[in-house]
Amino acid sequence: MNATADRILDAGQELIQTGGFSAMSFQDIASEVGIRKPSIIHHFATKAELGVAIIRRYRDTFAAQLQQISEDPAKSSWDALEFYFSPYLFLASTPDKVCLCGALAGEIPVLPGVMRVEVKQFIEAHQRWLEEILREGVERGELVLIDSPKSLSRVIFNSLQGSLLVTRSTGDVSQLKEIINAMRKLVKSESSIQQIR
Amino acid sequence: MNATADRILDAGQELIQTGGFSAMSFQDIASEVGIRKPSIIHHFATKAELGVAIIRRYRDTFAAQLQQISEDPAKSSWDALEFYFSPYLFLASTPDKVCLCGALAGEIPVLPGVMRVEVKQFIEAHQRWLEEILREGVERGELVLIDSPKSLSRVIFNSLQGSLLVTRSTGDVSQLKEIINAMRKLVKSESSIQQIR
DNA sequence: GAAAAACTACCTAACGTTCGGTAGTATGAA
DNA sequence: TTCATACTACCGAACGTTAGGTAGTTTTTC
Repeated sequence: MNATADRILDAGQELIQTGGFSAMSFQDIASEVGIRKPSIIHHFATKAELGVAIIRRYRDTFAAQLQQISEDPAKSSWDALEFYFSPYLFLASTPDKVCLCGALAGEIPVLPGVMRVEVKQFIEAHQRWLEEILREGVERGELVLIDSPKSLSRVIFNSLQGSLLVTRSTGDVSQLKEIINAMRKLVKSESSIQQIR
Repeated sequence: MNATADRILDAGQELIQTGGFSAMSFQDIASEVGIRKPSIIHHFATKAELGVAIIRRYRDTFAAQLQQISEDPAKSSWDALEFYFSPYLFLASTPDKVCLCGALAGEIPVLPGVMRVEVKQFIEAHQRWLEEILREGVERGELVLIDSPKSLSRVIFNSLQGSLLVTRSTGDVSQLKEIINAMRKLVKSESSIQQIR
């Protein structure tokens, strides 16, 4: 049994992932949770504060998982990348949800400043993690990159985010799957391997 | 001197590109254009109708330019791709604008149905055009693709859209430039060329 | 003078937020 | 052990504001 605050965060997050922050209302959340609108204010004083709490929880959950797989010596760089792809594939399997921060990125200029900072940190953390995975993969000889780790980490992250949005807009899940396949080729290019051997 | 209807479309488009459709209001547009709110209704009966008109104009303008360069025999496939990149680079040079349909894609489930259709058609038209350019480029021997034209057209479009959003969120314009460089490599891979020769 | 375009005035609904207050529970001193 | 205090959780009602949209009238244009 979740506490009310958690259920407010759950409902709010889902609403942002489907319709964005502007379209998320306290009334929608209250109806979903089964409480009255002002009761939300008891837990989160303002809409901006609620927004920050939602992003921060999302970011922390993700960060914990990423750190876990980074520190597992049994997992290869390839495993880590595949692990990173999985939540995107899950989101694409839902009819109307995208990444929380992908949705928020579409309305950055109208977000409260405190929320903009959180979104930026989410993006930078993911790109840093990807860059580190790629760098280690090259050092260990597990990956052969078509570009620099920094460049490729950005290509991967931005492509995945864009694909989620396009996939939902077109209803064509294969879009994301094709992107992921393309990303696999970029970190383990067959032609590059042939050149090296 | 533009007609009022055009200036309404201009203001509306800019507001969507910065803050999304939910955050765009008739009042904002009226203030920008310098007329009263109900005067907008005289030109566009509903917000949904205005939204459709904005997307359709955006799409038509784009489509005309793409068709023009497609039919110009002096332009190579490479030229066409570089031409396609240019508006993205322009958008990234502005502090707070992204592609109209990239912004709308973030709030697809809360958009009026008629607008969802327009966004979908925009995406599919662009991907079709890119796919055709890539296909022709291969046939003419101008391009050497790392993947199928269909797959690559999607990678390019989705990556560009995602990069615009991320670039604006982080304030780091180099993100888009790096993506475009990476895309150039995917359609003219040096290693692939060496293999063929 | 007719048609198009813009106006003022107003509507209902919804927004985030504030207020005053009610239960129920936990704490602490006499 | 009892009684006052304080706290958490929630509520109904209302705040001021803004939303999209309507009705009727005046201004502008051809």
